[in-house]
Amino acid sequence: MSNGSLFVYFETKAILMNELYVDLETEMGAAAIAGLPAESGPRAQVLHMWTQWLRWATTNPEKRRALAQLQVADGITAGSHQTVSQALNGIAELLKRSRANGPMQDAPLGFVLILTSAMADATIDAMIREPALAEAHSNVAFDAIWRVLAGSSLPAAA
Amino acid sequence: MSNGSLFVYFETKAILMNELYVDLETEMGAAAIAGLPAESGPRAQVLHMWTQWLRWATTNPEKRRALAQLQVADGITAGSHQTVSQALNGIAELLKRSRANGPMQDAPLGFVLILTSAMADATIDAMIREPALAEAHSNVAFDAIWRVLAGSSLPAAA
Amino acid sequence: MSNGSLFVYFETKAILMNELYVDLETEMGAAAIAGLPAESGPRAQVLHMWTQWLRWATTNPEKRRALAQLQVADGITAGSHQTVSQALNGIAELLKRSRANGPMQDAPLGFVLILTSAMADATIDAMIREPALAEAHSNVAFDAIWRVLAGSSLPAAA
Amino acid sequence: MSNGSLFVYFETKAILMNELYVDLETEMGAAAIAGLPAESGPRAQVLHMWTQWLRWATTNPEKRRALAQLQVADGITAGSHQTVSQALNGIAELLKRSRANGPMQDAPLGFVLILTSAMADATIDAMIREPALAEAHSNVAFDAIWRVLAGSSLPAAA
DNA sequence: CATGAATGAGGCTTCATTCAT
DNA sequence: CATGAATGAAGCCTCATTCAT
Repeated sequence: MSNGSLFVYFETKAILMNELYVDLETEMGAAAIAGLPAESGPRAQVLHMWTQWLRWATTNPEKRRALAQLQVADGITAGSHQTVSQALNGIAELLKRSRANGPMQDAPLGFVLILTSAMADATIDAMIREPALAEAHSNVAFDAIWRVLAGSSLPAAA
Repeated sequence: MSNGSLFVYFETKAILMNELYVDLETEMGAAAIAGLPAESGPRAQVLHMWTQWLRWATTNPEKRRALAQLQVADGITAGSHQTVSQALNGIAELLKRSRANGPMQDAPLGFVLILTSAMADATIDAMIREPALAEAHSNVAFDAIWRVLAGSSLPAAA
Repeated sequence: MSNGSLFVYFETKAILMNELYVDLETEMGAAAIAGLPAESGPRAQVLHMWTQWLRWATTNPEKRRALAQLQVADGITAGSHQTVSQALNGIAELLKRSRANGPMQDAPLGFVLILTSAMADATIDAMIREPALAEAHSNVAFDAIWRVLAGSSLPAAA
Repeated sequence: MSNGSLFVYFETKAILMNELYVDLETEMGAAAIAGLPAESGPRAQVLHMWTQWLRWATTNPEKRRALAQLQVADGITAGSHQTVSQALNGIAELLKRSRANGPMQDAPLGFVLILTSAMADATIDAMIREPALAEAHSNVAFDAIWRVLAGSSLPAAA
């Protein structure tokens, strides 16, 4: 793809960055909830999502790195952040079911999503940095996230 | 400070960025544990740290923004990340005491620190973005962090 | 007219510009002498031409502006300037009759045309820039041109 | 002078062009009236100016060419045109003395300057294009300008 | 022949770095 | 050691031209 061709599709570098940001987050959000086992309980669903999320991130390390930088980049507009949060609606819905009756039941759902995403991102970074500990990190983080959402690490009968 | 003078102290922009990153994290880490009430229990201490941490971040929004970008910047070396994690040793020690006997007692301490920092950063961003909800976010996030560390939101006798 | 179609008719931007230049000057030259009152004296004819010239210019401000730039543009060839001067032959003939026995009777006709055109162009610019003074400028300039050609502002019996 | 250095002095290409335009016109205007014979009559002074003007233009063909294009360039502001007309005040004053009692005595002085400049520019172009006729063109044009200003080609006693 | 997406050379501008003072 | 003007490589963007449809 030639240099000049970029500007056929994106008027500006800022526009390109914003669209890329939205697209990557959307892709990631879709990957995370693809094939969610509808009949399972929330914890199993979150575990499924967690697995998919990590798979997408480790399978697409460049996209992940771009996302990490775009999230804090200067040219990203509030509107794009807004759009992204809508694109992650599938994840948000799952979090909503998962926190029901839990300690986060009254928190703004958007904020729950933010906290969860932050934990996921940090975990992925750590997994990439220390591949030998990747699985351990993944397990530790999943339990932590579940405690954040549901208040207990115990699988089901909590 | 003049343009040219920078290069008297920093051979390279990359070097400057790495030193800045380490310095800012160090400053933030020191601010977080300044005046830790030695005789209190872990939860009170973590709450103290949490408060200081947020205070530093909201008092120094530009430093915070710089940090957010430096954490994912391209030129930051593994060595700098290493140095930073040592500079946050005070926080790490507190987290170590806090997780004792908790669900994270066997996780690598560095990873616990990473998870906690990620939650703090995300919370600070949210607080800055939605000032009206700042205090609510802060409370929700502190409880979440405590659940991550100690497994329960309940203050002490968990 | 689409981007790509231009190159069906004009091999090159330079060629396009040269043809445009010639066409615009030709159009302007034709407009200037359209309906010249054959039976009138030279002064009345020049006045007629002057009026038409100004009308064309003020009616077609974009063409005028393009012409002003094409006249001094880098890619315009000597041949195009040559062609233009032939295209303005009608004006030149009128100027020839007007200067008969006047102070310019021995000057190269092409140069007389150039001087006259320059005065016209400058006048039109001024009229566009100061619409309130447009008519005054027009009158002043016509008298000046007539003095250049015939040596006196007095209508006929000079 | 290096590419990048331009932007130390001129924030923008448009700014550069405007300043260049003003500077070149100012230089030309100063050259035109340098050493004006104070005790001579207006016609001799205008002739002096005419000679200087042509000398500057033929001595600095690149500056002249630049000026011709800058005068009609898109980025030149009304303010710059204003500044230029003030920079040509010396010429304007001479024209004012020259037209006293002549047919242009009631015309706006600025417009007289514009007409005169246009004739000068056109003459210079012609002189450059046809070097063999340069002197003839110069003489013809000077007489024409004097007729425009004073109403007669005759030296003094008109 | 008409179209408009694609191209890449070139234009304007920024910025990390150097260097004379 | 401090300064800020100078540099040129690189960044963003435009535009004349090509070409597949």
